[in-house]
Amino acid sequence: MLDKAYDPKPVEAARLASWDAARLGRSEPKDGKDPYVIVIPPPNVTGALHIGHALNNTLQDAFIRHNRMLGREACWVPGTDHGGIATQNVMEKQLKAEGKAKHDLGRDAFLERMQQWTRDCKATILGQLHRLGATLDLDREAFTMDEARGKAVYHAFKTLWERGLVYRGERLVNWCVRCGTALSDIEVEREERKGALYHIHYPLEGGGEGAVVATTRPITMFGDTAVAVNPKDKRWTHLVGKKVVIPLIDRAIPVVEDAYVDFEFGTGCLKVTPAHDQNDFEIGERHKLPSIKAITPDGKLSEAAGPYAGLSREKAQDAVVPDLEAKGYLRKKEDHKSAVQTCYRCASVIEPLLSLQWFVKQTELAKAPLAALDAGEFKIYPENWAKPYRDWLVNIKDWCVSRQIWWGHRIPVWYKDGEKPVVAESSPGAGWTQDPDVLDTWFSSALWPLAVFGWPEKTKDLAYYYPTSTLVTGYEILYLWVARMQMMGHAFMGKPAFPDAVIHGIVRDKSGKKMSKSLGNVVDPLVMMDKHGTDALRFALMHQAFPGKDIAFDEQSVVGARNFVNKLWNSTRFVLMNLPEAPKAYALGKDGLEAADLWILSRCQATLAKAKAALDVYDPAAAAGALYVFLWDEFCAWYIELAKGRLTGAEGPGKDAVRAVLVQVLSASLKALHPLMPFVTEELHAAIKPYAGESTDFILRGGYGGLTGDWSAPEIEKEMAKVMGAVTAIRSLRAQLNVPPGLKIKAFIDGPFAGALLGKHKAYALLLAQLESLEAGARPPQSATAVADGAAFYIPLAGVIDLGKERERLAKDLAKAESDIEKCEAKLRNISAAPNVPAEKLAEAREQRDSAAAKRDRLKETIAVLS
RNA sequence: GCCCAGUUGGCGCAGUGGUAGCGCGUUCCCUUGACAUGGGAAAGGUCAUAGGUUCAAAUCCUAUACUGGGCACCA
Repeated sequence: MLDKAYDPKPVEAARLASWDAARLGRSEPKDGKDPYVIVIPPPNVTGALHIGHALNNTLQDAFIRHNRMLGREACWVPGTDHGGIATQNVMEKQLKAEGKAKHDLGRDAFLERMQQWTRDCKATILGQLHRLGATLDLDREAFTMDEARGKAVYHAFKTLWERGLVYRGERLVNWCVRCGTALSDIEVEREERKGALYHIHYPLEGGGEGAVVATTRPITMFGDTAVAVNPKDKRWTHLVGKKVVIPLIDRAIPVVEDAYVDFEFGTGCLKVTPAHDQNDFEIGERHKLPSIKAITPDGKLSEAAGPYAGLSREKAQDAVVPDLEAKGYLRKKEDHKSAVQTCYRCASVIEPLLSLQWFVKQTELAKAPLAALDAGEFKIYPENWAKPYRDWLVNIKDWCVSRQIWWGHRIPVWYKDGEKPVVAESSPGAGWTQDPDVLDTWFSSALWPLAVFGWPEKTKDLAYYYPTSTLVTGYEILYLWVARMQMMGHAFMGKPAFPDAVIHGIVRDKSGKKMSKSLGNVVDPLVMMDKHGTDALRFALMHQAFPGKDIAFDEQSVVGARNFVNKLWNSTRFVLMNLPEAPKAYALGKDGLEAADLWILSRCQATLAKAKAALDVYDPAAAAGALYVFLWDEFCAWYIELAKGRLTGAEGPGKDAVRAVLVQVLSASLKALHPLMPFVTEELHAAIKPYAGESTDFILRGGYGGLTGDWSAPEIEKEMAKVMGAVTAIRSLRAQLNVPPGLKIKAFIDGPFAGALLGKHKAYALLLAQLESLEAGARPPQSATAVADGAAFYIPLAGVIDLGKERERLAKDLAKAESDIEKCEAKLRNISAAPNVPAEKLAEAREQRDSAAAKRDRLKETIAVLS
C-alpha cells in the first residue's frame, strides 16, 4: 500500500539508482533506427547550475524521453564548456580573495589551478544534472578543452586558414580593460547612461579663435589627429586646411572636411580619434591620418596624454575637465545621454582600441546557413527569432577570435624571427614560439555538435548522429552560439548542425526581474528539489514554458506542481486499493462499459494525442496543461467519483470493466506524463503495470503504448457534459441553500433530459449530487429549483427555504439566461443572414438558442409558481 | 531610428473568427473510507485605446499608447 502522501526523496533516490544501473541514457548507433540527438549547451565551469539551467535541461530531457518513447535512438550528449573569460574571471576573483594575482602564479601554475577547479566544477554540474533526472549518455561526456575537442579546434582553425578565411590584422576592436582582452562585437552590451557633452575650444595654431568640438569623452582628445567638419557647413569653412591646437598638450592637428560629420549635432565640429572610435578610424583612413593611442590596454592614459599619462580613465576625466575649465577651454557642458558599451562578462566600460588580432571572415561562412534557413532546412521555434537570426547573418562582420587571456585553446600559430607565421596543429619545431593568445571560447563551442562525435575523424558516431536533431537554448546566445554552430556545421560537414533550434525564455523572479546575485533574488534549483521534489520543479517549469516566453518564477508554482504530483500519487493509490492484491491484467474491452467509461476513454485518447502533438512541436506547456486538466479535473474529480458506485458494489464483469478503465487510463496517462515528471510516473507505473498487463522494466523502454482501440466518442462527451452540468446545478443549489454537503436529499426532475437522468445516468446523479432519491415530477410546493441544460431539478425543503431568497436567486439565473439567449439569437440572426455559413454552423447555433430558451422558460415557469 | 513580441479578472498566464478560461489569491461550506498537498460552491474581466475588415473580432488589418526584447546609432 502506498503512503498517504508522496515523499519524493526515497522515490527519487531509488529510481535514479535503477536508471543508472540500467544505463538508460546510453546510446549507440543502431542500423535501421532513426537517431534523435541533442547536444547539451555545455554549461560554463564557473560554478553550480542555476534555475535557468534547470529549465534548459528539463526541456531537453523531456524531448529526449519523448523521442526515446517514440522508438527513436535517443542520444543526449553531456558536457561542459571551459568558458574562457568568464571562468578565468572566477579564478581571478578567488586569487584576489587570497591576496594574489594571476601573474604571481605564472601561466603554467595558473592553468594548473584552473584544471583543478574545472574538475571540481564538472563534478558539481554533472551531479546536479543527474539529480534532475537527465537521461544523458554519460559515456559521451565531453569538455570543450579536452584532448579530442582540442584537436577539432586546431583542425578547424587550420582548415579555415587554408581556405583563406582566417587573417591577422590591426583593427579597432572592443577592448575590456578589466579583463585585459579583446572581445568580439557580440560580446559587447550597450546601455544608455547619463553623461555630459563637453564643448571644448581648440584654438587656431598661432592663437585666435579656432574650432569648438563637442565630445562626451574629453580624455580621448590626447589621441586626436584631426578635427573634421562637414563640407557643407559654412560656419567652419574658414578653418578647413588650417591647424588647431589640442588644449593642455598643445599639439597641432589639421581641420579636414568629411561628409560623415553631422552639423546638427553639437557644434558641427568633430574631434577625430582614429585609435579609439570606429567612425573616427574610418575618417582617419579616408584622410590618411595617423593614429595615436591615448589609452593603453590596461585602461590608463598613454604618454600621448603628457602630464596626465598613467592616470586611469576615471581619474584622468576628473583632472582634465577642471583643467580645461580653469584655462577657459571648456565653453559649455550639457547633459547628454549616450550609449555606453560594456563587457558582457564584467560589465566594465569597453574601450575601442587599435590592436593586432586574429579574425575569421564571416560573410562567406554565413551564406550556407542563410540558404538553409530560407530553404526551411533549419527552423527556429518559436519562429519569431528567425528574422533576427537572419538579419544578423546578413549584416555579419568579421569575428575577432583572439583573446588576451590564459584560459583557453592557444592559437595554433607559431612565430620565428625572419619567418612567416605558421598555422599548424602542432609546433613546427625548435625555435618557434606559439602565439600567446587563446581563442574565443565560442570558437570551440561552435564546433560542439561535430566535436562531440569525434570530428575531424570520420567516426561511425559522426556518420550516425550528425546532424543532430534539436538544439535547446536561450535567446541570449542565438548569435553567439547557435548561428556559429550552423556556420561551422555547414563549413565542415556541408549540412546544418541541427534542423531545429528551440529558443526558450529566461527564468525571472516572480515580479519579472532578472535574477542576479546582487539583487539577491536567485532561486537555487536544488533547494526547490529538496523542498518540493524534482518532479514538482520540473513540472512547474514545463507548465509555464510557453515557447519563447520568459517565466516569472514563483515558488508557489512549485507547490502547485507538488500538489499535482500528490494528486497523481493518491489517485493511483485509490486505484490500487480497488484492485485485488494478486496482480491480474485488466484489458480494455467493450463489454460492461457505461457512459462514464466511454467518456473518460474518449477524453483520455484526445488528451494523449494533444500531449504528443505538443511535444512534437516543442511546446511542453501545452502538453503539461492538457495532462494536468485531464488528470485532475476529468479523471480524478469526475471519473473516479463516478466509478466509486460500481467499485463499492459486488464483484462481477461490471466491476472488472471499471477496473480495466481505471488501470488503462492511468497507465497511459502516467506514461504520457513521464517526459515531464519522470520519477513519480515511473514509481506509480511500476505499481500498476501488472494490472495493465505490461512487463517492461522502464517506461522509457516500453514507450507510450496509449490506449488500445479507438475510443473517440463525441456524442458521449456531449451527453456526459449534460450529466455533469446537472450535478453541478444541484450542488450549486445546495450550497446556496446551505444544505450540509453530507446530507442526502430528495429531488424531482423535469425536462427533456430527465429520462436519461432517471434511467442510465441515475446512479451518477445520486452519487455525485448526494441525493437520497431522484424521481420524475413537477415542482412540489415549498421547493427550490435548479435549472440545467435539458432538465430542471426541484428540491423540496418544506419549511426550510426562504421564498423571497429563492425568488431572488431565480431572478438572477433568469437574467443570465436572458442575456445568453440574446447572444445566441444575435448569432443566429447573423448566421442566417450571411450567405456563406455552413449548414452545420447554423444547426449548431439553433441548438444553442433552443437550449437556452428552454432553460429560460423553465425558470419563468418556476418563478410564476413561486409568486 | 528600424524591427519583433506583449498588453485578457488582485497576481502570473492560456486561448486565435462563432455566447471569455486556467493556476495562485479572495469569500462561504465541508475533515463522507484516494488525497485538507483535499472536496464543493461563489465573487471577480465590456480581453490597452481608436478606427477598419466580417453576418460575427480577445482572435484578422491599420494607427496610437505603454512594457519588454533584438539590431543599428551623432561624436
